[in-house]
Formats: sequence, structure tokens, C-alpha cells
Amino acid sequence: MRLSRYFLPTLKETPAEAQIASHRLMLRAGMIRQGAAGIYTWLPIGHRVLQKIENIVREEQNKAGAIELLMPTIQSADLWVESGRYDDYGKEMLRIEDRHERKMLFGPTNEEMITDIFRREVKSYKDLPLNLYHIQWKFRDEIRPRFGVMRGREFLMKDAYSFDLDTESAVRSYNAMFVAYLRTFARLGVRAIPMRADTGPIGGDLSHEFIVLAETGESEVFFDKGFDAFDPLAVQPGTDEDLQPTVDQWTSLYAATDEMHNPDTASVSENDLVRGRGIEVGHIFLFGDKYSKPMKAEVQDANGSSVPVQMGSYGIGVSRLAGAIIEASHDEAGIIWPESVAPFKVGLMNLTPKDAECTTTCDRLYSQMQEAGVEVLYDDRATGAGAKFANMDLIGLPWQVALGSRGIKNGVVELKNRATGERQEVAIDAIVGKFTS
RNA sequence: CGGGAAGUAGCGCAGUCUGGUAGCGCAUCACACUGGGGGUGUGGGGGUCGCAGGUUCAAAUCCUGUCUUCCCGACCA
Repeated sequence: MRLSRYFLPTLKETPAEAQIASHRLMLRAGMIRQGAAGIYTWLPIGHRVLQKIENIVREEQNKAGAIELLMPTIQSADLWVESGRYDDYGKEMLRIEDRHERKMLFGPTNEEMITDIFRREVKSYKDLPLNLYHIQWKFRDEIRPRFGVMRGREFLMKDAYSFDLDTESAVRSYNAMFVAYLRTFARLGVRAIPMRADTGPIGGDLSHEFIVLAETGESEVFFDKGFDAFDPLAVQPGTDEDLQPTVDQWTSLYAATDEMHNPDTASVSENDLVRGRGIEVGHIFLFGDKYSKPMKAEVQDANGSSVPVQMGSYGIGVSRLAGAIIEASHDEAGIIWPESVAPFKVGLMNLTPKDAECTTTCDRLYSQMQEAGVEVLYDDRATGAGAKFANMDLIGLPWQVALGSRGIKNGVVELKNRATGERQEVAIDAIVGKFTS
């Protein structure tokens, strides 16, 4: 993409409403603009990041055996009356009426709707286990939206729902998601620790929050430093194999959020206890028949008798992750994107656009990168070099390639790693190969 | 929902106390210079001061109401 033809409105100064790093940087880097409190437009570069996160989430869900569908944002109130949550949910639910004065709502979550879909179509235990998910916008009318996309009212969420015949099978479904989450967050370039969580209004027995560690996190967390030795990328996905040992390993060490932490009963020595701050980016629940029973989501078992299915739900805050990743990875100059979610892999800068040879060479490198399938943002604007460097640091692409008259003379470009700040000179003819091998 | 702060040009702000023709920086436009870390100069454009009432000869400024946004707390798959 040529920057001169792109839509990347960056800001030198921080808008007054933004207080925390990720919010400031997302506004300054031209990723988002606010529509109303907690409601945002995703500008092109932000949208690219969102899609990258979404795709990684999707790949790992698919690998874990979950099946994607897409439910609507607007739901009828009827199902919620049936589950009893229409009254329970309170003002956080955005309630609306259609032209026939039918009660509708903008979905804050989808347990009711997925349960309804399930009960209509699935009648036999032979169709289980089943895990259905979608990635869809939610709306929760938070009392106090804040921190940009980290606590928005409208937000993008992946929510999966598992259906099993019995508890034993449901635990396997839970474990598959547990492992998928470990892998997902690792691939997104963040460190997430599963912590036993309060099941809250969802109810049920088993629940874990996945917390990304970041100094600016919303909640205080406590965990065993033994987690340092764990490698989530070594965890293999799968639905058939027994994932219990992996889950056991990851749940064997102490980890708790503020509200669950009790220093007196914590199963960790003071020496091994790490205190930090974190951002909740995922939450998984096993809640049994909480919805299937009142909503009569039943299947016939091998004996021919109807039993309510055992359910679980599994959420990942996709849009929140965009903010969480920045909180965990930035410096004074701007964002530092992990390569897996960066809007572009390479930022190519023509430092001396008036120099015909330099411009010809930059154009050629740009074409070559495009042909090689390298995602490149080419700063071909007629601005000064300083502005280009500052802008590139701000938007945080993993690799910067700078070429000016000086480089032309010596036959080299400057390659900079945004994360480490490390710079090296690379022969002009060799630079494209650096990104394709 | 309790407490606090703020709405003046796209962004950051001054002006409000003490009423009298709406300002600065950045951005933007034109031209020239410059070209390896947000460069320099000259000249432009852009605001019914959140909105609605009121007081006054006169309101960004004083009064009343209202909307919006942000912060702290409570809340929070």
C-alpha cells in the first residue's frame, strides 16, 4: 500500500479524552475514532489489526474442533424471557422496539439464541459433542465505558458454546477450549495466564479467566513464578487426544485475580508469588444444564430417555485484545506490533523523494515486495525524513526499511527492527529476500 | 448510580474571575527553500465559543436549564 494513497490519519498530539497508553496510541496511530462513549469506528489500519486477531482466533477454534456460524446482533426478547435473564440483565442490556412494538434487544451475549438453535435441530446424543461459535459484535450498555476499546459498549467477541451428553464429555470440550486459548494468545504475541475465576451470574462449577499481563491492567493479579517455564506454543491442539495432562499442568500452579486471591489460603510460597496487573481477554465456563434445563435443550441418550445437555461457553474479547496487545507492547514512540497481528509487516520509507534514482529504487523494492507477498506499507509521501521515521515508529510495524540518497550511494538500505531498535545495513538487492525466506 | 472535571477551528490550548469586533501552537492550502529522526520562511482558508432560555445597550465571559465527554469509586463472561 502506498501511504500517499492510503487513509491513515495520524495525530501528533493526543486527544484530551484518551488517558491510557493503548487508547492514546490507537487514536494517534489512526486506528480508531470515537463515535460515542464506548463506540468506535475502526479505521483501515485498525481494521486490519482486528481482522488479523480475528483470523488467529478463528484458526485455533477450528483446530480445536469448533464450528463457525454467525448469529445476528439483534435478538428477540422472547428467548430471554424464557431463560429468565430478560429481567435479570438490567440496564446493561440495550432494549429496543421494532415498528410493530415488538420487544427486541441488541445482543450482549448469545447463550439463549444458540440454545434455541441447538434444541430445534439436535435430538440425538449421536450428534454430540458439538461446539458452535461465532465472531460477532456485542453491545453492553456499561455504566462507565472507558479505556478506549478495552471497555467499550460495542465490542467484537468470539463466543463458542459446547454441548455434551454428560459431564465427563463436557470437561473434554472445556479442556479443548482451554488449550486453544493458550495457543491463541501465544500466537497473538501476548502472555496470558489462566486464572480460576468466579463463575458469577453465568453460574456453574468450572471457570477460568485468561489474563494478559500488562502494567496498566485493570485488575491486580497474583501468580506463581513457575509460569515462566511454561511454553504455550508447545501445547498441541486436538479434540480426540486427552488434553487433561496439559490442563492439569497449567492449573497446577497458583494464579488468581484480586477478588479470588486470599493470601492466607493461597497455595504458593511468598517467594514464588508474583504480583502484577492484567487485562482479562478470555473467559471460559462450564455451566452444565443452567440454560438447557429451563429451555429444554435435550437429546435422547442411548436408552432413549431425554436428558438436558451439558453446556459450556467460551469468550474471547477480540476488539479488547487490540488494546491489550498495545498495553503489553509499546514504548514512548508508539506501538510495537507482534508480527502476527501487525497491520503491515514492513514499512518502506523513501527518505529523499526528490532524488529520482532513490524514488525509482524504492518503487522497485515496493513492487518486488508486493509480488513476493510481503505486506508492505510504502511511505512515498513528499514529507521530510524525520516525519516518516516518527510516523513509522508510531504505527509500530515490525520492520522498517529506509532508503535515501546516502543509501543509494552505498548500495544499501537501513533495516530497523521496531521491537529491539536494532539497525543494520543490507544490500539493496538483498532486502526483499530478508522478508521472503 | 455517588463524587470530581471539561466542552472555544481537524487536534492541543489561552481568553471567562473583571461583559465591549474570537486568539495562539500544530495540522491544512499556495509558493519558495529543505530533505537521514515530526525542518525553514512568506502568504491564505477555517470557529453563530456544545445546545436552549434569561439578564444587559452589548454575552465565549454573568444566571438557569439541558446534552455530551473524561476521571475516581461502585459495577463488570
